[in-house]
Amino acid sequence: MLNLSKAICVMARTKDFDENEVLARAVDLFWLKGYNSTSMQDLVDGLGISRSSLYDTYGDKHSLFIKALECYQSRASGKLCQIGNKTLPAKEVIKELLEFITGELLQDQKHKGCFLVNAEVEVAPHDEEVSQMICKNGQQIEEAFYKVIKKGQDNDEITNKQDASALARFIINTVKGIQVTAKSTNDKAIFDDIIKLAMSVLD
Amino acid sequence: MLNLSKAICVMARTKDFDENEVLARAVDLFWLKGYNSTSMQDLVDGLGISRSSLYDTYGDKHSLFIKALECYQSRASGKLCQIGNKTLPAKEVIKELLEFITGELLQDQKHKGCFLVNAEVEVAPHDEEVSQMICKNGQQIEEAFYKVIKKGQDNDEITNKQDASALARFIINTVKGIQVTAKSTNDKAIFDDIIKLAMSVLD
DNA sequence: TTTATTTCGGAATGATTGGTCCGGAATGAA
DNA sequence: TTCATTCCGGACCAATCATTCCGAAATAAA
Repeated sequence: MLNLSKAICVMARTKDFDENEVLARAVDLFWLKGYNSTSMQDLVDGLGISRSSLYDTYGDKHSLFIKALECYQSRASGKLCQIGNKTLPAKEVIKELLEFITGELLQDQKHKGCFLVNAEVEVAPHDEEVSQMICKNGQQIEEAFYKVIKKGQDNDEITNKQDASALARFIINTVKGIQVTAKSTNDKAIFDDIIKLAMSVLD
Repeated sequence: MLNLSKAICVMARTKDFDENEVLARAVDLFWLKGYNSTSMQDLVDGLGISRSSLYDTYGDKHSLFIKALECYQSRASGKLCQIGNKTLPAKEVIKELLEFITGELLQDQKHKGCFLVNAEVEVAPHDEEVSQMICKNGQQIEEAFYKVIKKGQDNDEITNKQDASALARFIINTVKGIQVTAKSTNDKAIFDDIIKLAMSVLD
């Protein structure tokens, strides 16, 4: 209704803020503290817009969380695709991905981990919408890893003794583990050990 | 102060409930909904004791959470030791552990995952006490896996090409990944793939 | 400039939060 | 039975929660 009149009729006052810029800030807040312990007051303070602008623009807390998760997701998969599309041997691509991810995790003093993993643990089991987002995202990531691995197998860069989709699932699982472990440690040696051994499965 | 007088002087009315039994129920509640979205009211309702009994016996919410986490931890490590102490080839022990853990995860319709992992993700980054519990527990588990693996290496059941502590870290990381993945799926095939490949690192 | 419309700051909402308190019931020791 | 002590149901508290609402300011089209 409102959107209809908005589209047909005149535009009045314009927003004082950039919608995406503020959403990016919401990502950071939810990412840092999670869904339940980020209050609307935290958001009002952190986003720099008023309560009513917040509700007018993004709907209620839950719908803002969904938007933030979507924003993070597309940002993250963008970065991963960037590495995935490099013209490198498949094994190098996987290794670079793992090292990129752990590098980012270790760099973060706040131990935010991965927003998607955090959401998967904290909210997915009680929230059908989030759960489905996570699942869909998981399938996309599995597909992306599968392609890289399959190509590697065709070029004999990666072992053909194992199923490509099993290898994809295994690598993704390793990443998830790393993202949890990073929540309470920043000992690089641990991650180096894990990556080295996970990579050995591809041989 | 209170404990002192309690020890020296007479005992009066006894508690109407079993302290450990109620604590076990608290574990289930926190395990299911996490710290932040389990309210004291939820606990009062779920534990079946009154608000004042709750505070008298376990202190405030945070201290009850710590006690619940400790309870879960000792229960879990008990079960793991039970398997770890079996007189089986080391590789079989690891495999049985992985299968036991995934079996329990898959059996749980509520997708509670692992309480320790949930806490590591949800609370550890903002809670020094929980963070240290998680770290200490992680070291103990690493030590336990290390021993099993080391023994396996000495018997040539497990590859000597890799460092035993690296292998321990790797296996634990795989378990953590599985515990996250189980939060939003119960497709056994995924876990079978992961376990098979993780086990292959020990060859 | 007028007018219709939107934005937005901040007050106000009722519900829920974690935590305290009181008074009667229960209970072990004397 | 008395008495000192503890237990516990439930009322109560201030603070915080997510959300709504109102009126003034802003703005694009007429």
